Amino acid sequence: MTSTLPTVLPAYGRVKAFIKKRISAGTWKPGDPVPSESALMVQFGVSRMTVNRALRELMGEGLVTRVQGSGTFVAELHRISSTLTIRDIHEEVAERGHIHTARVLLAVSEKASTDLACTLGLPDAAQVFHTILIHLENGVPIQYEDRYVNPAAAPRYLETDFTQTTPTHHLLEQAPLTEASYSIEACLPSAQEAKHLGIASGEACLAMMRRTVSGANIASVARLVYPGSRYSFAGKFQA
Amino acid sequence: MTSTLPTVLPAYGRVKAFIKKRISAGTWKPGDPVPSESALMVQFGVSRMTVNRALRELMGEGLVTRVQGSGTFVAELHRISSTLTIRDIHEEVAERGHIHTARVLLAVSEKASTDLACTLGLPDAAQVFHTILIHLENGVPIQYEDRYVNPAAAPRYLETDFTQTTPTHHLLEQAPLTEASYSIEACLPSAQEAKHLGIASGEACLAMMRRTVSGANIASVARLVYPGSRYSFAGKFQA
DNA sequence: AAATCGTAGTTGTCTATACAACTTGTGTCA
DNA sequence: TGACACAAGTTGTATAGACAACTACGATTT
Repeated sequence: MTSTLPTVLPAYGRVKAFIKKRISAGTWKPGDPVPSESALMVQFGVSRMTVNRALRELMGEGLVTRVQGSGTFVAELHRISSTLTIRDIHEEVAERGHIHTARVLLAVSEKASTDLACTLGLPDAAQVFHTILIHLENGVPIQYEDRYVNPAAAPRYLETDFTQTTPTHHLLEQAPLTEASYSIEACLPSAQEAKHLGIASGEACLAMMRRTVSGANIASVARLVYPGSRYSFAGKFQA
Repeated sequence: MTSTLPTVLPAYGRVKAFIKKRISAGTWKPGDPVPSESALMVQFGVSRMTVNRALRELMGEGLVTRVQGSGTFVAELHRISSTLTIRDIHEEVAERGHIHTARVLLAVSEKASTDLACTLGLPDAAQVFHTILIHLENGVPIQYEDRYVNPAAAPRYLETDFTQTTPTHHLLEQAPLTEASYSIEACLPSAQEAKHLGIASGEACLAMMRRTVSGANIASVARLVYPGSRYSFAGKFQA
């Protein structure tokens, strides 16, 4: 394996690099116009399609904004965006070289409350699957997973052996994901959560609420609780 | 203002829509091959460049992977990625139609501890700027901001009136952002934090550690504490 | 002064073609 | 059997040209 970074950038990459450099150096400030496609075309001796690709990609990266008929401008960089990746916890633990195991506290079909039925887009008092699991990393509890699943999205959900396959994994296989939303907040654990996570009831926790959609169905709603002392979300942004 | 969504998608958009539909419907599963550029070219009666753009953009969106010489394949969707946007708190509050104000608890130049100097990439015991602010939304405290700034990145930092301009805003103007990293965790507030946020010392908080880089300098390190009861991070992912 | 029109400049899209770089399978040769 | 060469198929990049859609601005008209 000798492959490394390309020693010469392709033409569109050179145009991108030129512009990026001036933006990150502050030579061109937010709101400033970027040279037009035809100007860059002449400057770099490339075709307009090549310049166009460079600028289109920079727009995709959020570094410039383009207005048809007007021009290209350095974007207002007043927001730092970065990708937060939510992964299957089994994979995540495995990647750290640790052992992931799970303990099943509950796996039943039950009648949904009005609230829950509404959240899952089901008629009142419909049957839903309900599982509660504890995920452990090297034997230490790191996540309390309380999940409701729409039977229409994964009819065989309860047949799964959750000590072998995570609910996330099963759902991704059964119901192709089309949409997901989440929110992260801080909270104190309930008595049961504290007990099973092996933490004091006064210890702060991260709670993630996650809702996944598959096609026309709302597939699943989950509440994931992490001990604050053992978990954090991290991310990075690069211009 | 009558403009709405375009009634007819451009050609590359039609190709994208065709493929997206099959992926989200599960007709094509992760790992399956997507028709080749030449096949799609014939199917849609468009040029190869148009098909190429469609596939390239789908790759950028993480829906397919492409291997030169081999083909295009439906991506393994086993991770849910979404963009977490970190914004200037003033803007964020203003967008909700609320009033943002700030209270300055500290704004000084001081000698950095060994740890801090190291984090900021400065020699031991160098002078650094240190500010502590409380941000309020409609008069209610929502963020405790404890920030250290590298004087090399923003020499006039302390001259700012922080009741008018947020540190984030000043820094983005002075030091073009090239990189940022953060981590989010849950914790209990310190006595001072609890006091100024007006919460009980046992209430869980979200803490974000943020480190920003500008050019060659590490510009700033901040710890932002939010009351768990008044704040959450939310995001969304869409195929 | 206000409204209208036209034009130059800009971005958005699309085509037909070309060559380079890479992968995969097949067939040949040693 | 194994190593090698080759060819077909695929994606990556780039070009030159074309027309459409839109903006901004100045000139003209009302």
